Amino acid sequence: MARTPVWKSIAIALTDDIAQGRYETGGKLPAEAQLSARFGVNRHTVRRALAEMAEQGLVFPRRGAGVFVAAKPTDYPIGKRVRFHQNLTREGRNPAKQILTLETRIAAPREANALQLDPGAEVHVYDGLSLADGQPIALFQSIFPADRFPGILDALQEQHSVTAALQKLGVEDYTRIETRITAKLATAMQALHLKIAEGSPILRTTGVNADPQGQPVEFGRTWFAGDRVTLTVGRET
Amino acid sequence: MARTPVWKSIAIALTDDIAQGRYETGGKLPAEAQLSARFGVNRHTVRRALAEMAEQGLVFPRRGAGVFVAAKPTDYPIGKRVRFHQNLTREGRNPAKQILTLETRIAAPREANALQLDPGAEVHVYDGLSLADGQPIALFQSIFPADRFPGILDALQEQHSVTAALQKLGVEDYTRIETRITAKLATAMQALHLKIAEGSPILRTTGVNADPQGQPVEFGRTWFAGDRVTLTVGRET
DNA sequence: ATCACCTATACAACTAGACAAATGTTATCC
DNA sequence: GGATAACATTTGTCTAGTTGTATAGGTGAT
Repeated sequence: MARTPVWKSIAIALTDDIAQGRYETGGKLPAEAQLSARFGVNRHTVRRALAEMAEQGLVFPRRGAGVFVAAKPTDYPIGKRVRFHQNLTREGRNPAKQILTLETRIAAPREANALQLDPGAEVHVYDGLSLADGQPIALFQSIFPADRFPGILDALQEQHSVTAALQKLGVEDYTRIETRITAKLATAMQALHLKIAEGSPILRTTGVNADPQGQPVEFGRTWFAGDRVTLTVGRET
Repeated sequence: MARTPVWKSIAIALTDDIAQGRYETGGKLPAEAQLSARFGVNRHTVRRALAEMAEQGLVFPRRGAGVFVAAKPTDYPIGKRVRFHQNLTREGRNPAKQILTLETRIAAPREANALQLDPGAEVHVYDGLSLADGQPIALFQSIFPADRFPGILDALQEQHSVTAALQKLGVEDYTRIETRITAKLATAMQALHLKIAEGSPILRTTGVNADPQGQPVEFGRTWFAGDRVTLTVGRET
């Protein structure tokens, strides 16, 4: 008889604990040392179990911090109206944005082209991190034409929402012209921000939003943590 | 596999920011707390990165005030007249040279060719280290035809400047015929002298200087610390 | 004999929080 | 207006805890 290894039973026990809600999603599991004491095994044996669970996306470890219970993948609809706050609150999740950098620079050719600007025109750039229930979901970069929205960086600093900032500057509505989606691997920096392993899969989308007159107002790039997000297309609302 | 620690990537990112001019010389970096938010790590991890940069003399912290940028990577113009002292004093930096070795030997074929000497002719060789504000910038090797400048080693020992030494021997002016630039990785010896890590990027330039009559007077090789120097071409003054 | 499984130990890398010390800013008082 | 006090911000230091990685060795089933 092939007995099941100890580490597998531990993984099953912990998985059951999570399923029973004994550990909240997003919450921290007891430290490996404590778990090894609880199960009466070596720390490495517990690690073997946790590694299995991490592979299945059930938990994710953070060096120096602990092992956390992963949340279910977020459904993120991509359509004519892409609104971060709306998308998440509709799913009953708590959205938040975190500013990484705000800067002004000369537009790269690719960016100038997307925004229909002359080469060498200035743009405002908003780098940030999107979170759902406190967990990082995506990195994004929003680029705005500087001459049309001179004060947008201040507006973004006050209220982290792109929609709100644009509204304050006179754009009541905007729609997504086009979205491109490709798969990438996380760079070290991206992995750091998204709290995933370097080389984990990333969903990269680029898109242009335009006002009702068809004038581009934003060129955006987003890097979703592939394990935590599922993009959905074609469920227009 | 020895992955690069997070703090090291942060140090590199910040160093790059400074090199790109996103933080002015003498200006203040964002507070450690803000940087830790931007990079998504603990404050101590940022401190580790800043400590490294401070060690290299790139930034200096002031308790209660902030962390300030000490110096940008040096802009080193490569043109018709390449003068180490001039180049640096013009940027308000304090140049210095350090003699490593002075020797006389038979010219290698490559060197004889550059100086238009017969094979087997003797050359004087000046190996040295260039510093800006006490920080090593580059390793260099200057090679002179021995028969034309018999006393140049003594002249170089008195005043470390190539320009001054040549002037003393009757060359009032000289111009750069040609400069070649390639990228290398630092050997252990170079890393030691330049106080950089082994395997760091090196800018290697070779060039020939000639007197107004077109006669080659010096064949020079220089190894710049890539992190600390930016070569600029085509901004003749 | 080999291999998966497990133990044991040590150190590196990172997080977390708290408090001290220096500095810069603002309010207050006379 | 100028000195002073109070407060907020920022770097420096310390302690403690957690995960990641490497090395070495033991045990039992096939």
